[in-house]
Amino acid sequence: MYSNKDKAKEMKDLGCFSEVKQCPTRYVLAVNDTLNVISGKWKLSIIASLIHGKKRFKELERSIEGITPRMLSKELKELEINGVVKRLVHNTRPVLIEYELTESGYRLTDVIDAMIQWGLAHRQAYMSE
Amino acid sequence: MYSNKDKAKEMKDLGCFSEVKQCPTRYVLAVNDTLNVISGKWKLSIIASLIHGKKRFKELERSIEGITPRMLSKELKELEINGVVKRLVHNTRPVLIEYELTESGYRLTDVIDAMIQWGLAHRQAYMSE
DNA sequence: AATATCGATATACAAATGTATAGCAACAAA
DNA sequence: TTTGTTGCTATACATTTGTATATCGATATT
Repeated sequence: MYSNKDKAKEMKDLGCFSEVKQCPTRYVLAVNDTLNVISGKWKLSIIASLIHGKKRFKELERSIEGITPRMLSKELKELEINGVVKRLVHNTRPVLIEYELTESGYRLTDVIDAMIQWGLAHRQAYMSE
Repeated sequence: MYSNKDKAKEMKDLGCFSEVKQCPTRYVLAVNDTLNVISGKWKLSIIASLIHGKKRFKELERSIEGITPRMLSKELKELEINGVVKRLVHNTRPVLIEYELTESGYRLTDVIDAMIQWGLAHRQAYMSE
């Protein structure tokens, strides 16, 4: 399937991950940051739900099937702390609260797209074994 | 920082994630596959350690600081089941066992590179708030 | 014959993560 | 005035994930 020579050849063309030995800590920290941000049962669902625009708490709760308010609250808080989601408190009566992706949050689509691509290719490879 | 118009404009240029409403299940499954494969405290360390070639159990154990044989065994098993790692049993006396990334496993570098890029950019954005 | 290495597994426990269910203060609508 | 919505929080529990430590059979080394 794959010779060791092919692998060695390919390594040269890979991105920065292959250089992990040259510049470890910065990259390892970066990967872990990303993994921490998207790990959690509901994180990606929340991000996906906010991709198309601001949403209120109850809107999110309704749009994400099966989530409990406790988990929604908890995950939103983590996403906010991690700088992926912004919590907007409107100065109205009663107060209206909206959640929105930050610029960084939007950029996560790059990671998610890579994950989709890998996932699709892997399913094919995996199934046709 | 970001207007809604800018966002709308950008959405058109995004990858498939932005089309999640058009083709949900396939993509959602693909993302979850990927997340499941890389989630776990030691998975990425193991993959990183195997990127430069085959390794034996004890070699991995030594190269990954802090891992216990139990976790190494468990995570390797999961990676194997998920088609990311191959377990090679050599027909020698005594048996020599090596672990190696599959083709899919190697391709994970695309995802990991995206994670590194996002992580680095996010650190910058996050710090300079 | 005693000791070490390989490739793990067994048992017990601790911590993190997620679920289920109920409730609550502030307002608004009927 | 009762009923409903919003945006949560509290409590209790179950499940998953990870740690610590010891051990084991097969083989090699001294």
